[in-house]
Amino acid sequence: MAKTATKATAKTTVRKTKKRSRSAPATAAKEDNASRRTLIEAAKKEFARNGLFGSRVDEIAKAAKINKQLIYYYFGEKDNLYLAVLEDVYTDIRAHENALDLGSLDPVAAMEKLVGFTFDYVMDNRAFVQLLTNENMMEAKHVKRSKVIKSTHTPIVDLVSQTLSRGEASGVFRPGIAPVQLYISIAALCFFYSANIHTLGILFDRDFRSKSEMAERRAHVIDFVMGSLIGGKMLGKIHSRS
Amino acid sequence: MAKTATKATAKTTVRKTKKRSRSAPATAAKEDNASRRTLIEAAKKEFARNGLFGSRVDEIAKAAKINKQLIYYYFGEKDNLYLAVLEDVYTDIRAHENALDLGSLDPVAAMEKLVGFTFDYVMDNRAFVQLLTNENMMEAKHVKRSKVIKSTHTPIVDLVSQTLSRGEASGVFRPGIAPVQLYISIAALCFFYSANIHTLGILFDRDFRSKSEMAERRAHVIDFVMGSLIGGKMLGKIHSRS
Amino acid sequence: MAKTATKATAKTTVRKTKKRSRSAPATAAKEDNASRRTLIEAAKKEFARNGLFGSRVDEIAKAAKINKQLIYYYFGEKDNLYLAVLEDVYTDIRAHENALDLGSLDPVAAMEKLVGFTFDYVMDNRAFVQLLTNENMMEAKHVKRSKVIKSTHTPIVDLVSQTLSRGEASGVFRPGIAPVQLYISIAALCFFYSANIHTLGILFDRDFRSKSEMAERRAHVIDFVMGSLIGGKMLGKIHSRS
Amino acid sequence: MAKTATKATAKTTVRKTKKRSRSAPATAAKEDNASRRTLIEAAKKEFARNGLFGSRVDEIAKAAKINKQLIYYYFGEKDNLYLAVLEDVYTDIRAHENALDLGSLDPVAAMEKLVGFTFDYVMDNRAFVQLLTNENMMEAKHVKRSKVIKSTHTPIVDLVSQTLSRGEASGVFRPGIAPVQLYISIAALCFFYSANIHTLGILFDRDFRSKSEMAERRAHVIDFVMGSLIGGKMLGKIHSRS
DNA sequence: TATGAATGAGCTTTCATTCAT
DNA sequence: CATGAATGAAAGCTCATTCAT
Repeated sequence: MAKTATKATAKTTVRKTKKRSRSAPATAAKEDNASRRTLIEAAKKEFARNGLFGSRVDEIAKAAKINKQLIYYYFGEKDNLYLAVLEDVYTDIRAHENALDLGSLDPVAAMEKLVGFTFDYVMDNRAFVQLLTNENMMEAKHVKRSKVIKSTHTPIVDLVSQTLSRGEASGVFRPGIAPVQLYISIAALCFFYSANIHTLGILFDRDFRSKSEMAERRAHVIDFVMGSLIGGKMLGKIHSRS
Repeated sequence: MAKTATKATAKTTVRKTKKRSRSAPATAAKEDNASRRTLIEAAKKEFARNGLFGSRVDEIAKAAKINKQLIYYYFGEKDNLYLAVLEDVYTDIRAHENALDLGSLDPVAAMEKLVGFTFDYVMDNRAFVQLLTNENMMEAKHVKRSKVIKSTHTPIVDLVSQTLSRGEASGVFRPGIAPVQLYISIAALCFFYSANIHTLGILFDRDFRSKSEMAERRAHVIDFVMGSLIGGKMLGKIHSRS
Repeated sequence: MAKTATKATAKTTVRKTKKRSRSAPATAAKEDNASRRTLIEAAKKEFARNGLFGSRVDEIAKAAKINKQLIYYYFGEKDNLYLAVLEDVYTDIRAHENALDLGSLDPVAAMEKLVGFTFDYVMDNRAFVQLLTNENMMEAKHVKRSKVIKSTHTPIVDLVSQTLSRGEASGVFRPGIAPVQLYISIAALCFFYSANIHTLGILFDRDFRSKSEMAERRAHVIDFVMGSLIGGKMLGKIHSRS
Repeated sequence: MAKTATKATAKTTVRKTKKRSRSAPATAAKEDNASRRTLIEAAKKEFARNGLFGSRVDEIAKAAKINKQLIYYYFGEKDNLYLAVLEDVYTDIRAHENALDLGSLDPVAAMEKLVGFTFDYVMDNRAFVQLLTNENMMEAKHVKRSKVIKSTHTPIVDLVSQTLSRGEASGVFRPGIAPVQLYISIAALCFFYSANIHTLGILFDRDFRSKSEMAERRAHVIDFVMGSLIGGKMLGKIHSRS
C-alpha cells in the first residue's frame, strides 16, 4: 500500500534533455487555431494507442501533416500536448454529459438512459478510455496539475445522486446504495469492457468488438445495474429493455 | 521443451545482419534460475509502473542488482522480458483461482467469496492490473503470442458458471444471467476501481487508497453483485455481510 | 524521386515497435547537401579501410566533424550510408569511363589507353577497390538492391567490344576473344594488384606500392594484354586447349 | 598514395575489452586436436563469409557445436583464431602447389597445367580467396606477424620462373616477361573472377557461378595467358609502349 | 507561421571475454 | 576439457528539443 505512494517522483527516469524554455508562448491568437486542433486530434490517436511514452512527437507531426516544430511553438513540450489532449477529451465528455436531460424522465428510465449513455460513450470513444487508463498508470500526474480538468466537475455524479434519490423516494429503488459507489460501478461496468476488450477476447475466444457482442454487453450492463437497484426478481415487470 | 521456443530455425548459415536471432538461448537449465526470477520481479514493478515503453532496461537491471546484459542473455530482448512478466502474473492469478474451493459452499456464500477474492486480488496486486491495462493498450499483442497464457484457461469462468447454475436451481438467484457477462461484470467492478484509483480520487476528491475507502468499496461491490443476482429488496434477509 | 525510395508505405497506423521505418526522410532538398557529401566522403574512407562491419558510425561522424545523429537523419541506418558510398564510387568511375574517347584512336592505341586508364584508376582509387572487394564478400547484397548502380551500365564493356571488333576487322587483333572475358581480364590484371598489394608484398618481399614497382606493373599489364591480343595468330597451331 | 600507409595503426577502433591474459596456453597436446580442427573449419567459413569484424565468436562456436570458452582455451582471442585460419589455408594451398609436378612436362603443357590448377583452386576454395581479400583490407597485419606464413615460400614462383625459362630457351615463349609479373597476372586472372563474382554477375547480368560460365572463363584464362606468352614474337614491332 | 537542419543525451542491444564449477 | 553464467565496454540507433532562416 505504502508502495503505491512512493515512487511517483522517484521513478521518472524518462529521457530528460536540457529543457530551456518551458511554457508555450500563450498568445491569445494561439488558443483556437486549425493547426492546433489538427495536432490535438492526431496526438489523441497517438497517445491513446501508445501512451505518453510510446508516442513519438515525430509521428504525431507526421500524422497531422504539420511541421514538428509547430508542436513546440504551440505546446512547448510533449507533456503539454499530452495534457492538452487530456483536457480535450475531458471537455468533450462533460459536454455530452451536460446534454443529458435526466430530470424529465422517471427514475427507472433515467437510470437506464444514463447507463446506456455511459456504455455508448466509452465504446464510441476508445481514445478517451485509453487515455484515462494511461494517465492512471502515471498516477494521474497530468490531470492533477490541470486546472481545467479539476475545476470542471462532472454533472453525472449529481445526476446519479438525484435519480437515485427520486427512485428511492418513489420506492422503486432499494435504499442504501451510495451514489458515488453506484457511479463508479456504472462506469466500471462500461469502462472495463472497453479498456480490456483485447485480453477479454483472448480469454473467452470471442470478438467482443463485434456488433452483436457489444449489444449483448450493453443489455447486460443495463440489466445488471437495474437488477441491483430494483431487485432482480421483479425486473421484467417494471422496466422495459432498451 | 524450452528448446522448441528457441532459435532452432535461426541457424541458417546466411548472415542475418539486422536482427539475428532474438529469443534467449532457452536451455532447460535456464528456466528456473535465481537471477531470472529476480529480474522478472524487478521488471514487474518497472513495467507496472511505467508500461513497456516507459520502462528502462537499465532501471530494471539496477533494481534487480543484476548486470544489465544478463537480461539479454536470459530474455533476448526487452519485449520478451515483458512477456515473461505477463506470463508470470497470469500464472500467479491462476494459481490463486485454482485454490478457491467454491464447490463446498452454498451458492450465495460461494458468490460472495468469489467477488471478495477478486476484489482483494486486484487491490493486492496492482501490478497485475496495470500490466493488463498496459497490454490492452497495445492490443494484447504480447498475450496473443503467448502459448502459456492462451493455453491456461481460467477456472473462474467455470466457477462462476457452476455457482450461478446452483443458485438458479435452488431459486436463490434470478435466471437469465449469462455467466460470461457476469464474470466480466465482477471483474469490472473490482478492476476498474484498482486501475483508475487516481483519477477517481481527483474526481471525488477522496483518497480511494485508504483502508476505509477500500473497505467501503469492497462491501459495495459484493452488495451490488448479490443485489443483482438475488433481488435487492430481500438482500438484507438472505446474506450476511462479510 | 527521392520520395519513392522512402517510407511512404511505413506510414501504417499500427505501431511498429521493433524497427519502425528505416530509410531516411529523403526529401529532394536533402539530396545535395554539404553535410551529406562530407559524410559520404568520410564514410568512404572508413568503409574502404575497415569494411562495413569494421567501421564505426562514431568514427565516421568524428572524421566528418558532423554530429553523429545527422547520419541517421540523412541515411536512416549504417547500411544505407554504406550503400550511398557504393553508389558514389560507382558513379565516379562511370563518369571517368564516359570521358574516355577511344573511338578516335586506332585499335591498338585505344586498347592501350583503356588498359592504362583502368590501371591508373584502381591505383588512384584504392577505396573503390576495397569497397568492391568488401561488397563481394557480402555477396553484393547492397549493390543488388541499388537501382542507381544496376541501372547505370558501364560504357567500358561497349568500348572494349567495339575496340576489339575494330582491331579484328583491321587484322591487328586475333579473332575469337570474347569481349566480356577480355574486359574481366583487363580489370583482373589491374584490380588484383591493387586489392592484394599487401600480401603480394609479403610474398615477394617487395614494396609494390613504390613508384617503380607500380610503373613496372603498369607496363607489364599493358604488354601482357596487348601480347595476347596481337600475338595470338598462331596460337591454335602451337598449343592444344586442355 | 601516402594515404595507404598511414592509418594502419591509428584506425583500429575495434571493440577493446580489458585483455588480460593474451597467449593461449600452448601445450603440445593442444596442437592437433579434433576440437581445434573443428573450430578452425567452422571459423574458416565464418571469416570467409563475414570477415574478421563481421564474424561472431558465438556463431563460430555454435557452428562448430563446441563451447565458446574452448575457443579461448585454444586460441586465447578471436584474432588468434583468425590467424590460425589464415595459416591453415596458406598451408593447404602450399601443399597442393607442391604436389604439382611441372618439371616433367613440356613448357606449354606445364604452363597450361599451372594456370588451370590456379583457376580450379580459387574456384574450389572460395574461402581462401575471401580470407586473403579480407586480410588485405586490413593491410595484411595478421599475415605479417605469422612466422608460419612468412617462412613457407610458395614454390609456384619458382615453378613459373623455371617453366618460363624453359619455354624461352626452346623458343616457344617470347622473351622479356618478368616471372613475378607473370605469376601475379596468372593469379589475378583467376583470383579476381572468384573474388568479385557477385558484382560481375550484376554488371553483366549473368550467373558466373554456373558451370558453363566457369568453364568459359577457365578456357579464356588459359587461352589469354598462353596467347600472351606464345604470340609475343612480333609484339615489339607492332605496338609501342605508352 | 513554417520548415529543414542539427544536436545532446540516452536507450536498447551487441559482443568479446572471463568466471566458477 | 567442458559448460552455463556473468560482465565491461562499446556500438547502433532513438527521440525530444532547438537553431536558423
